[in-house]
Amino acid sequence: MATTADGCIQFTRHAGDVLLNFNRLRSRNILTDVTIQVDGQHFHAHKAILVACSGFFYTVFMNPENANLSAISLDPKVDPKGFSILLDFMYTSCLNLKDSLVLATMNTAIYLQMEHVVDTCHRFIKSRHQSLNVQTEEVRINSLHLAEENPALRPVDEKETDLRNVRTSTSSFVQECRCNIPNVFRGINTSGSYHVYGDLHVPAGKLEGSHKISAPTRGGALSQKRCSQVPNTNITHSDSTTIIPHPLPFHPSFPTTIIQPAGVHRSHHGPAAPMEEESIQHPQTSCLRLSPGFSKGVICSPQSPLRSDCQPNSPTESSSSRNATLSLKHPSDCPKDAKARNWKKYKFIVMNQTPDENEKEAQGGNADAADMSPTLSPCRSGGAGEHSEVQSHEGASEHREEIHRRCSSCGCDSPQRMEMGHLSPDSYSRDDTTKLHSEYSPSRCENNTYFCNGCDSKFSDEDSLKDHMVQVHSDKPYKCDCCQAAFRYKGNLASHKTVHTGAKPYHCNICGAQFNRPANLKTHTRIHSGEKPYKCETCGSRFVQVAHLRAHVLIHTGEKPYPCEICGTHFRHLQTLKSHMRIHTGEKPYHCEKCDLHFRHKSQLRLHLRQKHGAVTNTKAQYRRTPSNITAGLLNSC
DNA sequence: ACTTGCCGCGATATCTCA
DNA sequence: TGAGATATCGCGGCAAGT
Repeated sequence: MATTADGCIQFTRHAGDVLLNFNRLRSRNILTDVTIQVDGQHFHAHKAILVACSGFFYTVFMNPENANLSAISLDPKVDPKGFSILLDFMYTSCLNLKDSLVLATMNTAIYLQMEHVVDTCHRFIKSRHQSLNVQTEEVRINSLHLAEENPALRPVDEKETDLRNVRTSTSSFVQECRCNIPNVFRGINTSGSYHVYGDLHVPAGKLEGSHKISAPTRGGALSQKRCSQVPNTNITHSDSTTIIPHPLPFHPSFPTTIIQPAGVHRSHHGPAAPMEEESIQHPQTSCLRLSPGFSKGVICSPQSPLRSDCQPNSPTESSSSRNATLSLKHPSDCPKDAKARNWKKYKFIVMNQTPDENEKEAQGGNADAADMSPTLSPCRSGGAGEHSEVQSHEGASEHREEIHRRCSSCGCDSPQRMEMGHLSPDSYSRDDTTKLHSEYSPSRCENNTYFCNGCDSKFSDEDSLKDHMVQVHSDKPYKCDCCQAAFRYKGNLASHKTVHTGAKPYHCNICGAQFNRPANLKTHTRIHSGEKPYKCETCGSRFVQVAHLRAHVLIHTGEKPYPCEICGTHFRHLQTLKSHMRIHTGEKPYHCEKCDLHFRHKSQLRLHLRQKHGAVTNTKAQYRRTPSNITAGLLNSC
């Protein structure tokens, strides 16, 4: 924390933690409100983040007519890997540049109007000692390609025709783009240029479908449209001018620079973006507020070292993009390593869920839950979210089909019975056909003949049918041979048998520990193998059991779900609450027999015994469950 | 197979008092 | 102010439910 000159207390980590939380929300697909489709891959994201980081998305989503937009399909030539990297960057401030993907990343950054990233990519290339000329040429070609297929919203044909009229010629547009490419590289270093912020609203009527936007495959339209929509500007559409249009739609953070033949740089401005209305101004920019005649535009001083800060929200540019560190690590490493180093000291609030959990929720025992609640289905693609909500619904659809198929196989194809007798598709347990029939549509009677819906067996009377149902289609099909106790699950029966017998047939080969279930033995063996499959993505801690991870995550979330109803104190662990309650009840269940002292907490007794009686701590395996056992055990060791 | 609940343990933070 | 007492935390482990 730091205190500013005006006395405000500034939480220096707040911004980063907020972003971190957004990333957690994204990874868990919580409150994401748009799906971006890139070459068949789906990415969930928050519009607010996209708008804050990308001129392209700003243009799209700031249009009020696109307020309900829920899906966007980008140009298929946009590299999904590059987009994934940029999306990660938006949420992490870390740009995971790789040699093999730097061009794709840069081109996508150009497409998305993330100029600071373009600049960083450029510096990355230079830092990698590659031939700048070769790279530039290659990028120029690629950029031209993308520029030609401008990431604008696809205009309807007639509009496109109009736009063609605005545009002078294809060749001039190419020329403009060529002029623009090096300017992109110059980025914030464009000497003598003025950076003007404008806004462009793309009519919703140009969208394909009611909730989907496809970027055009043919280029220039948006750039042209931008020009056509900014009539009160200094742009002149002629081949002779050296207009350097951004090949992409307007964004308040991306300048349009007009380099006049004489080398005098003039500013060009469009309508002001809503976020730059009168009362809003970046506190750190050396910007000039234009007179009304400049349409509320804001011009930054070309010499301002904080020029990049004029961009509304550029994560890496919090301290200017020029100073942004090129991170070659995985994005997940970047902020977390630093956090992990001192996470015990600084308990920031972070929502958490590990990929392991995600996978397990998607595949394992939580599969039902995942199926039942598609909206809770996490993003499972390494943070990028390949699986869309649509896919989740498709899964539900598959379930429905499965149910109908099963019903057809057993003869219960009546719509009425489907309504009356079956689980809803979302609550259907896929692996329990018996339950499907026995619990929800057990039988029917037709013409004094009783049918079992489970197997279509016929019975002459109802009692026979009932007996059949109990014997064959009971919802607790697993019965104990000894006591006839019935269980729904096989595991329950196994547990039941070991509790009547006390048998623990599963032995640990290393320590000899015994278990009544193989699953428990399996978990136990992780102790020896060191396997800790559950990782906290916030601090990197790993755990043997997911329950431990869940409990651990509470540290980061700050959650304390166990309140004391007497004093209102909240606790993170139930056990702590129980221990705390003894304060109110006066209970001191832990007794030192040697000195007749009572203690409220076991740790107190242990400490007492160690200090006063020289006790050696016993293993909990020896003294489990009852405080008296603990006391006796400790005393015995004295 | 996965999840939940519970408990044990050591460490540490906080309080109390001489 | 420091030592002891007390309260809380965080992790590990197992049994049993689903």
